[in-house]
Amino acid sequence: MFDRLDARSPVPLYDQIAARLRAAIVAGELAPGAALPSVRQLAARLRVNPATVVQAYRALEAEGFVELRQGAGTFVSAVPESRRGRERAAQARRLVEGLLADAARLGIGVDALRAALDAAAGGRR
Amino acid sequence: MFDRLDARSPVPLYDQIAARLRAAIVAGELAPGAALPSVRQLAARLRVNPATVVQAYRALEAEGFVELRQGAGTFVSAVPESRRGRERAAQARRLVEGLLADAARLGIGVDALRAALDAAAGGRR
DNA sequence: CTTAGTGTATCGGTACACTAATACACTTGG
DNA sequence: CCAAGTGTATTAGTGTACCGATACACTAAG
Repeated sequence: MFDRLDARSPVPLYDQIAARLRAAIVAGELAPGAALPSVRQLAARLRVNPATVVQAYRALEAEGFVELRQGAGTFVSAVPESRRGRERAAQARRLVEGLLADAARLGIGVDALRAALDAAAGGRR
Repeated sequence: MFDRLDARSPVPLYDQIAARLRAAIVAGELAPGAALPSVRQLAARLRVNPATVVQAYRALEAEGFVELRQGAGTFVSAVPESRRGRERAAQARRLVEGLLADAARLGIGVDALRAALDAAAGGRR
């Protein structure tokens, strides 16, 4: 899961790290209660500063995915599926609102966006 | 059309300027061939640096909406409706691709996005 | 030709995000 | 109790976007 990061990507390192972990948690690969690698361990493996890993962990904490316990480690949180669903819906709404704002500045309507989404979504669900 | 800019907005000044002009052009308020205010004129009116207006004009130029002629002025481009339609579709595609990338990092699927889009679009077309 | 007006080009200051470095405080197992 | 391992907190360095200032090059009207 932690092969390599792309240092030249415009996506920040901490964001890349968070994205991988989030995906793993959402997919159930990391069960609630499971311990994540320690900040230093993961930092060493990814050739990155520990503070960067911390930033990723903090982001996941703010989203309710993990819990950081000083002196102990970082662990996957147990989140009720209902709450998780609401969270996802809220995040999706935020994303879409941003999209609509950008589109409005470009003079692009909702219909065009829907068409583009259908086209881009293609095979995916 | 050029009453005031919001200096405290997270949206850059040049982007606010470009958005207004783009909207005016798309709406047909500025016909092809029409001259935009000169860089200095608009800058003075908006209490902004000329370079900031230039940045807005350049953005519009990159999108094919206007043409900058040194020594002469800046003019609205005549773009065939077919090409404009393709441009908008391309822009919509770029926006949606960005959205999908963001959503993927958050573990959000296309279906949730579509639902959010439908909800947010509500009254709009 | 001259000149006033246009866009062009480059540089500097500022603010902010990102990453790293380093010292600190807590927890746990022996 | 204490040592090793964990997260915490603060600070500094780096890059980049944004905006302004200023000097330059071109165009067109008189």
